[in-house]
Amino acid sequence: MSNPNSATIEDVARLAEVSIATVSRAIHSPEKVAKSTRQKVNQAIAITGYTTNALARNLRLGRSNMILVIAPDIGDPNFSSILVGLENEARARGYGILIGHTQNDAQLGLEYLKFINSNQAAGLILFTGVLPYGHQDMVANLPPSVGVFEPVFNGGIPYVGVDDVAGARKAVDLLLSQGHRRIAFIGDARNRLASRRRRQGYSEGMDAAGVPESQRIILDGDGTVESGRLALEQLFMRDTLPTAMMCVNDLTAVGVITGLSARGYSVPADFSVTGFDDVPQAGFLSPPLTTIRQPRSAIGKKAMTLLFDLLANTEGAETEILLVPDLVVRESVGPPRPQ
Amino acid sequence: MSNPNSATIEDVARLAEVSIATVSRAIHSPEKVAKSTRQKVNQAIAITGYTTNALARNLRLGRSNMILVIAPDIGDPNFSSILVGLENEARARGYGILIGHTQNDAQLGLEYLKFINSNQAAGLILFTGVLPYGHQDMVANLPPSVGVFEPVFNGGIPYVGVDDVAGARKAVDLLLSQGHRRIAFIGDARNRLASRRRRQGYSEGMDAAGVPESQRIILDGDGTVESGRLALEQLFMRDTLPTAMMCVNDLTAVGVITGLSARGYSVPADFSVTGFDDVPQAGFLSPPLTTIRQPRSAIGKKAMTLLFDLLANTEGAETEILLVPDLVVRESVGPPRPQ
DNA sequence: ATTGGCGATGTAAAGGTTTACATTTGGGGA
DNA sequence: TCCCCAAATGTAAACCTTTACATCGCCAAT
Repeated sequence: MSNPNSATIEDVARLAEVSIATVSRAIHSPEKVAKSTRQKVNQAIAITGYTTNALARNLRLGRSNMILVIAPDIGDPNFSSILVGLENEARARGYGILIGHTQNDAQLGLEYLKFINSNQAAGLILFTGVLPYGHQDMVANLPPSVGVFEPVFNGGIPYVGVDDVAGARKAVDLLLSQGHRRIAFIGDARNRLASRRRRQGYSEGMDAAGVPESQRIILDGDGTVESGRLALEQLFMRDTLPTAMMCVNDLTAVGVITGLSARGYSVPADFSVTGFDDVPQAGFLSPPLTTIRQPRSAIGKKAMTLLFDLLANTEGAETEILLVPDLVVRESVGPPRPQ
Repeated sequence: MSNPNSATIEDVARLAEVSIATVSRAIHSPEKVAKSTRQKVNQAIAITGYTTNALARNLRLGRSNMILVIAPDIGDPNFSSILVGLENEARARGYGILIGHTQNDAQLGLEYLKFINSNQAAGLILFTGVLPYGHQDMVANLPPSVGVFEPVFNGGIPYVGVDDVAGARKAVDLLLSQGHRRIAFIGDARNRLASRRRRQGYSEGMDAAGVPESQRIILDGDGTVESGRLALEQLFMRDTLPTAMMCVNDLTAVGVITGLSARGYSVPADFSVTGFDDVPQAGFLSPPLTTIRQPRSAIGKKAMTLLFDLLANTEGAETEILLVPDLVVRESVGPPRPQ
């Protein structure tokens, strides 16, 4: 027993000279017990230092006051900011957060799902786009769940993410407004959905500005710093260079900027660069990166709220909630160098 | 019930035509049941998809399979890397991690301690140097606990941290080896213990190198970027400038570097600067910061291991474990400019 | 003076385990 | 053949709650 001398409801009942049922009622539905008894009970609680045993309570009630959060990498700063939003919302409702770190390992994912099958979690927040395969029975009777960032591939689970199209549109519109026309988009083949949507925002912006297809350049990397550098090399093998690079994410932008400095170019004097995500180091790059900020804490909050909606009534769940991210203007964008 | 159609031990027993006691034994002490029955039971488990209800089990056993982790800021990247270490170690032992985010609010801290009093956590990891005041009874019967980073002020609780003296010594020795003699130390008045220890490392290094007291400069900030800038201003009001600034942490170093660039100086050509912590952006500063890396994941791992030692046998707990951090050489240190 | 009804309280079952203790079974030694 | 013992299994209590149902007392209405 973690708390060997902790009082039980029976101790309280004895001290207050009532039955345990009355004590339970005095705590959870005080309107059902007479004022005088309520006082006696409260006094007894104060004296004994009683706290109700959540294990017993949850067992009896057939539920749990925990939400399981499964993420591939809990060390990722993106993750931790979202965690804050999740946590606040859960605590406000008396729930605790249980975290699982899958390291992209399906076996570990399964291991964590056991917390669910053992009735230790009432709901599930998934940061990973795929539910662990293999134990279909486990997956079959999942509690209310919501995905974060990406829709869950094989779950038919509602999710909360960011409006990539709108975000990308803000970036491309900024570049266009500075006078850029020849803008390259560097995507991420590994993060298909987000990359496709951001590219769509790019295309819509270019369409709206009437930039002909011939002036558009679209490349694909894999979302890493290195792939940004590689994409830049590809660009420099072309006849005509773009005047701005719109990157699918900040890491790619770091690679591009590094590559440009290595070639002796200056950002934004020679080329403008934008990112997406607003990673912690974005403001410390030289130049500080103009990017799209993920509304991380808001996403967490929204996801948890949605989960509790689901917990309350299974029906009527929205299936996709997209939050519009903000543009963060720093110093990596300027007007194109006059030809 | 989160999992409405989940099988109970009784279902398994019925199917295997044994008593529930036998099922329980087949699972948790298989050597006590005949091979043939064991097989029948396993088969029944496979068919029903039974998983033991952890709530009921823990209730009966009077313990929990959760560790509560309380931190002032779970969004802090420092925190999340430690979390990884904690998590790995806990999962390996079949424990889950419950996180609490106090936001430096004692009331919230107390709220989380309730998870303990309600028997939902078997152990406690504290990232905060102070236990919530007020409910002495709660604090009185705390489960096995360990602090991380700082000793817990009012708990007499063992802790795992970093050897600040040794770390600071590595930084000052690097500066000395480059030829610096006039080295300023900028401390943090708000983080007393760490600051004092790092300063001690500084002093020991200077002593060992035979640098007279007269050439040492010691200032105090409050650990923020802004305070680094302020400290720099103070330095520039002096008659003689140092050739290197050793900062109590990376944020202070950022302030110092920013201030130096603003004054038109170059790092490390004009002045060398070191930090401490190795925050995520340290490698992206210009110049990339030479600093001392906190062994975050190792700290988490060690803390959790220590906690399980405590859980196993209350006696013989080490009271302070300090891990020696590594020097990360980047580009903010060079030889002093010849006079 | 009865009776009906209602508010307050008590009794006991149920939730799913684990395990001390009791019982059964089977085999080996006499 | 009988008895004893050990191994295997079963029975039931306990862990701590919550809550349906039963009971009790009391007041108001008849």
